Amino acid sequence: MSAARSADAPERLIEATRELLWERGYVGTSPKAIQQAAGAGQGSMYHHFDGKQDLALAAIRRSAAELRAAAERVLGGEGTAYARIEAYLLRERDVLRGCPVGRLTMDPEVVASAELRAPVDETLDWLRGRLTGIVQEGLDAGEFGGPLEAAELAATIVATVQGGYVLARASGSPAAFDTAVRGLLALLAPRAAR
Amino acid sequence: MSAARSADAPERLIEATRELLWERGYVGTSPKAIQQAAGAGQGSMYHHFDGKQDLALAAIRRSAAELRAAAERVLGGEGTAYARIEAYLLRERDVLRGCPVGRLTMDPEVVASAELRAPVDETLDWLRGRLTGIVQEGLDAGEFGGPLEAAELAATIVATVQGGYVLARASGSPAAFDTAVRGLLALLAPRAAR
DNA sequence: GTCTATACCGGGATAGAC
DNA sequence: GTCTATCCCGGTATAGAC
Repeated sequence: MSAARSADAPERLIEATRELLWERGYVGTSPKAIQQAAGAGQGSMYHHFDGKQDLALAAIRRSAAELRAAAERVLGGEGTAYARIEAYLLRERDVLRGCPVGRLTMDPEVVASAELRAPVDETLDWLRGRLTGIVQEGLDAGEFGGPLEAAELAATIVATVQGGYVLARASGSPAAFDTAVRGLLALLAPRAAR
Repeated sequence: MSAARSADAPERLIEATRELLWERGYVGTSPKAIQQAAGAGQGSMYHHFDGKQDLALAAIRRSAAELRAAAERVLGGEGTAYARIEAYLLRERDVLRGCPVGRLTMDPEVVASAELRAPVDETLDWLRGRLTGIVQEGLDAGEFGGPLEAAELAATIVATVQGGYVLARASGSPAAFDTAVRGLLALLAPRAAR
């Protein structure tokens, strides 16, 4: 049982929807496009899902879960708080494609729907919370110096990543993302290094 | 001659397009919606503009120019580098609407079109350059301490703002934007304050 | 479960009358 | 300059056959 090509129809439909939502957003993605990408017919899609929104919800939930897992893999690792944050910021990313979850916040119909927005909100909120704990560890250990608020720094870290995608896509090059991240790391760098 | 209600048709069409692009993006905005919002007919729109893309280009250029002017008003002010950056970060914003320019980077058709993407890229690039100069001033004056790169910090500042919009729209509240900005300001704060 | 037919509306644009 | 008519295709969904 391989996972991708020979998967069953619902599975292929969800994966195709994930790709299209990532690339084109919700308003830019049509049921027809999904069906073609999934190699599934009209009838199949509407048999397994209630419609575009229902399918999108399944796809968004899966992307959200995947983002959390990927972040946790890095944030739950070994090392100082700084080291784990650095690992998170420098991890491999498909920068020019943007964040599959964060990009949905710019979609008018996602934001207008409480159901569709919920997993997006919860994911970014979880990430901030997770980072807050790590930053607090670092603060307690005197890694970052200063009178600083863990929750604020966590928000700044998430915002820099999300904004880094914006800069990269505007310029058509991942370099802008990296530059923004390096700036943040320099600001966070243990006092000793400055 | 008032500027808004009684303006001529091209003017009303551009303004309506600016609003819709801001709110719904390019793929989410139809000629029909523009015409209705502008109170202009089909014929009028296609007489004055070559089509949706041509009109969008005019709208994007105007929004880009407006963003630059608004930023320059704050960045070109008086005070230390830190003070001007703080003023920029804390200036009044329609946070939940997002950035009228930056949001376009998440639109597949804007990014796919060299013409539409150019003004977006140029604007964000100008902003980074403008901030780089100011950060460099601050660095020269010893305001920020440390071995830091002006261009990197400038990118981080712009990214934090753009990402702050993402966090705010995800949570449905401007608070997340403010939190991220406060975190950045704390990191930038003159050494003395820490 | 999946297919095809059908429906209705909207997207995006052109043509020619006024 | 603006209006209305017209065009063709795609979006989103339902119905019923297989």
